[in-house]
Amino acid sequence: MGLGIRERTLDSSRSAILEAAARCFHERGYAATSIDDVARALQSTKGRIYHHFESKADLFAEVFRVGMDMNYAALEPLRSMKGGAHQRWRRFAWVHVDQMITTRAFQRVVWMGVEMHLVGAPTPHQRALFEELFETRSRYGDIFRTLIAEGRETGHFQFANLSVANQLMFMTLNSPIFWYSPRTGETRADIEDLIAQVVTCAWRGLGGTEGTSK
Amino acid sequence: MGLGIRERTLDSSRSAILEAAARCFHERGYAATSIDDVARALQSTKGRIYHHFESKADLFAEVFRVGMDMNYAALEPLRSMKGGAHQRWRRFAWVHVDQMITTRAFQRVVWMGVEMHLVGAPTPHQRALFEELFETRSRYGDIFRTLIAEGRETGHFQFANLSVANQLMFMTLNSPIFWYSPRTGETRADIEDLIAQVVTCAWRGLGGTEGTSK
DNA sequence: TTGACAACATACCCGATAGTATGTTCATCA
DNA sequence: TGATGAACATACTATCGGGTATGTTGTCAA
Repeated sequence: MGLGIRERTLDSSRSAILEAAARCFHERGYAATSIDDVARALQSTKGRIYHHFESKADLFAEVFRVGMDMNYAALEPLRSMKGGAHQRWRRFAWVHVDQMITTRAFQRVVWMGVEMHLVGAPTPHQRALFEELFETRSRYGDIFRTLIAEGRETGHFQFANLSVANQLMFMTLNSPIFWYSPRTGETRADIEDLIAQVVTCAWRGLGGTEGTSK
Repeated sequence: MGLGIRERTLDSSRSAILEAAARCFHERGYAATSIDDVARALQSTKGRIYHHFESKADLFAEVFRVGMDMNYAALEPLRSMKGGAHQRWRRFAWVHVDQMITTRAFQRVVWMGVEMHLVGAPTPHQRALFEELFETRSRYGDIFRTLIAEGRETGHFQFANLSVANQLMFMTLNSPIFWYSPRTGETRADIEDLIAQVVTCAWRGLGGTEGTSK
């Protein structure tokens, strides 16, 4: 016996809600987005959303989680990559920026989640949930932090302070979630050109030597 | 006849409200901040705030305006500066980052204002008000945009696309509003060291030649 | 075919909050 | 010295939005 309609539609309905929620949170922010807004974006009603998610905070957390899952999944093929830290950084950064552009609604939610560090988490359950998600995000950040630390030791990067350099690097790599918006008639090549500019800017900011920048 | 208590206290009371509002908006965001929150931060009540400002949106707009005014005022002494565009950029950028750090609550509000581009502006009056403020912010941005465009022509900067480079540069220069927070026992020298790192990162990101980076 | 349950929609509750209407106090000035 | 108005505080209203309680419909297993 194959999957019934229930089993087949459950995940797609859930993910449809998550995508609509991501778009709403992306456009209006967490506090300014009502559950009815998300429902309207889905052309449905609150009932559907509360059937799949316990609360607004829970919905937000799930969008956050999906966003981070996509990031890890995108990096996964590169985990076995060999080469110097600076070379690996470049590939990692490229994939990361690609994620920021192609899944920017979710990534914006991740950003917002990190920004509102537990401010106004009502229940202890939600506090624990968010702390776990932040931990996930923190470990993700450490991947890059480790790479640029290694790159500095091998002389491929030059910067004064690791934490500051890390912050500035992520600001550059994440920045498309703020200023990118798809243009009509835009091709994949256009996007890759954009990604290259962002990665190059971050590379230079880290004090990467120009010779190996390509 | 000197100024009466009324005249002397009016401006100070207004600016006290503006500062408290800036802090609240900074910490919780626009939508999540209630007028009562701001009043509580002032240890007073709504009445005081609505006596000086027409609405929440108006209060937010005034914080925005003050933030931009401070930026223009900080740059003013440099407007007469001579030298190459790249050298002027460095001074301008330094002052800008200093502003981001020392008045970050206001600058965060400016950022937020730009981000929520007219989304949910109720009255036409408020739409017009915000459009004027965005125009102010836009002209401010043009100062830097012009500088890096000139710097590229003189060969001191190298980047592919002016708009992209401008976005990435501002992301770096503005980034302290997100990650900076004052440390206990922090000196002015510590802050200036931070500023230098940020400016250097942005400089390098623009493809600035290393020789003239100091 | 029927009972049960998932997947919603509808109707409702209530607390929070923007905004208002109305005191109250005190400095200033005629 | 008394009238006036600025600078608030207090009390109230109305709406919006998170959450819940309760219908309704279609599917599937027995």
